[in-house]
Parts: sequence; structure tokens; C-alpha cells
Amino acid sequence: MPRSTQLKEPLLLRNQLCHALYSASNALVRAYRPLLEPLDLTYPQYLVMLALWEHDDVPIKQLVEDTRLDSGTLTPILKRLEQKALVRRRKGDLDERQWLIQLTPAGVDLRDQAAEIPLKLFCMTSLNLEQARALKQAAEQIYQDVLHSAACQQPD
Amino acid sequence: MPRSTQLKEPLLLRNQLCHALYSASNALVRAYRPLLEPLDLTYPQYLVMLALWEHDDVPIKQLVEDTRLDSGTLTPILKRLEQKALVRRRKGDLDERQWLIQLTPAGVDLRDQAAEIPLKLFCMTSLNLEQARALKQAAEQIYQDVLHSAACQQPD
DNA sequence: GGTCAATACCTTGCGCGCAAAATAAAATCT
DNA sequence: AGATTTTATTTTGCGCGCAAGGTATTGACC
Repeated sequence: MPRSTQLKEPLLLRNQLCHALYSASNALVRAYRPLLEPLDLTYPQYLVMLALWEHDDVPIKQLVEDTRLDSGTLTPILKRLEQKALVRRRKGDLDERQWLIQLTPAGVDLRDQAAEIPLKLFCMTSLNLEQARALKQAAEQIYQDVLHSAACQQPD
Repeated sequence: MPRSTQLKEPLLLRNQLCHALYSASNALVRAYRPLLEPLDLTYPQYLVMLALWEHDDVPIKQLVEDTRLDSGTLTPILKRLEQKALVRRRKGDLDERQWLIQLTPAGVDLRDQAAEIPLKLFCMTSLNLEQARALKQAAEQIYQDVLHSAACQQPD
């Protein structure tokens, strides 16, 4: 396939980077499901737990930043994590507007059960470490580029 | 950052390839929104239209394969495209079980309005063609690897 | 030819993802 | 201090994404 194909036939699905990323992302979330089922977590809930295992007792604002989920998505997720008794919420001491999210002992303990998940998932892929690093960096670049959807300056 | 960090601290969000792909994919769909709004399409609806512009008058089974959306997702999407008079559905001639999805003239015409979208989106990123190709190929590889979620054989 | 399994598609139910609007507290301005 | 704006979070509404279960038609087996 000549390297210009992607520009010559941009409407073909097989040439679409976005479709590849979209279906890969969906497939990854599907692959997480059986691994997360023993923990009774969905993938977005797992993302929140990852964030909290790193920084506990934080305002929702920080979870928005760390997980890259928006607040309208986080609110019901946190409600479910609270129902499972994995997190608690308390009013901020300084700022009455913000809620601080705190792991319960059960939430802290769950970390051990999650410890093997990243490696298990990595092993499902045929990527080596170098490829994975390059892919992650490229995905980060796209995320940053597209985040605020600047206008498009077409080249030549 | 040493190259082994990802394996040493696999639970850190900033080391997670999946999180990068997940948030990049979500950000891309968000970036499509203003471009697709004039066409009155969501991103998944746009995927179906891409598939149909390529192969018209096809059974849903083929749309499942081409778009990589499952049938439970496609059914309501096709219903909405039908409401917008972009597609029609007719019973299969040979097989009474299958529905053939067909573009209407309006559906065919919409292709022209979509022609510039892939390039516009590509221009939002700072990727060059080579990077985009590599990223797409890596995403495809992950998609294929993870598709049927084989068991994990841990290396050394 | 009748039974049984496979196939194509639809429905249901739940959890996001996110834009837009609402609420309430803090900060800023005057 | 009172009015205005900003900030943190919740609510609402809609469209997926997908597992699980259902229906109807076809194909395979005996």
C-alpha cells in the first residue's frame, strides 16, 4: 500500500486512524472486563481507583484531571463506588463547595487484588515494551493536540 | 524516566497505555462532534455511513464486521439513520432473516459533505503521516490481539 | 420429513461520556 | 457590605457499548 493512500482515499474505513483507535479502545475495555469482574469494578471505576491509590483524600476536581473523565461522568461513578463502600465523601474543610473523596479500608485493600491486572493485559497483546511506549506516547500526543479542538490549518 | 518504569509501577495512571488510548479515543470522538454537527451525525453513525459509502445494500452482519460495532449497538443506530432518511432497510431476497441496508439518495449525497472531515481532523493533530501510520498499525495490532481475549502467558 | 442446532437480528438493562443547565459557595469588584 | 462573576459539583437528557436473553428463519442431521 503506497504511503499516500491515506490521503488519497480518506473516507475508506481501513485508512482511518480514528476508527482503529476507537475499536482498539473499546476492545481493551472489553478485555478488562473479565479481569475486573472479581473486583466488581468497571473500567472507568477502576480508573478512579487507580487515581485514588495514587492520591487519596482529593477533591473531585483532581479526579477529573487525573482520570480525564468529566465531572458529569464522575459523579455517578463515585456514587457507585460509595455504595460498594470503597470510597467516602466528606465536605472540604476550607472550601465548602468541594467534596473530598477518600478511600475506605476496603478501598485501600482492593489495591492488592489489582496489582497483577496491568501485566495480564499487557501479556494479551503482542507488543514489546518499546512498541507500547511509542504507542502510549503517540496517544498522549493526540490527546493533548485534540483536547481543545483548535481550528485546522491545512498544510500545502 | 527509565524504560522499566512501566513494569515497576504498573498501577500508576501515567504509566498506563490503556488510559492513554482510552482518553485519546474519547477526545477524538469529542473532536469529531463539531465537524459532524453540520451533517447531523454522531461518530458511530458516521462510521456506519463510511461503511455504506464503501459497500451499499449490505446485510447488517457486514456492517458489524466493517464498523466493529456489535449488532445490539447497530440496531438503534440504523433506526436513527432511517429516521433521518439516510438509509432504508429491506428484507433479504435469499435469506428472510437478514435485512439489507441501503443508502437513500440523501445518504449518498451526504458523502460530499463528509469528504473534508478526515483531513480536518488529521490537521488537528501534530502527527506526520509516518507517525499516523505507525500509530494506526499498532492500534490495529492491539485490536486483533485483544479481540478474543486469550489467556495470558507471562514472560519470564 | 421432523428434530435440533446454527444464524441473523432485535430487545432489555445498565453504565458510561458528555453537553447543557442548575445549584450553591467562594472570590472579585465597587 | 452588596452585587457580580467565577468555581465546584450535581442534574438532566440522549446516544452509545455491550452482555444476556429472545425470536424467527435457515441449515444440518437422522
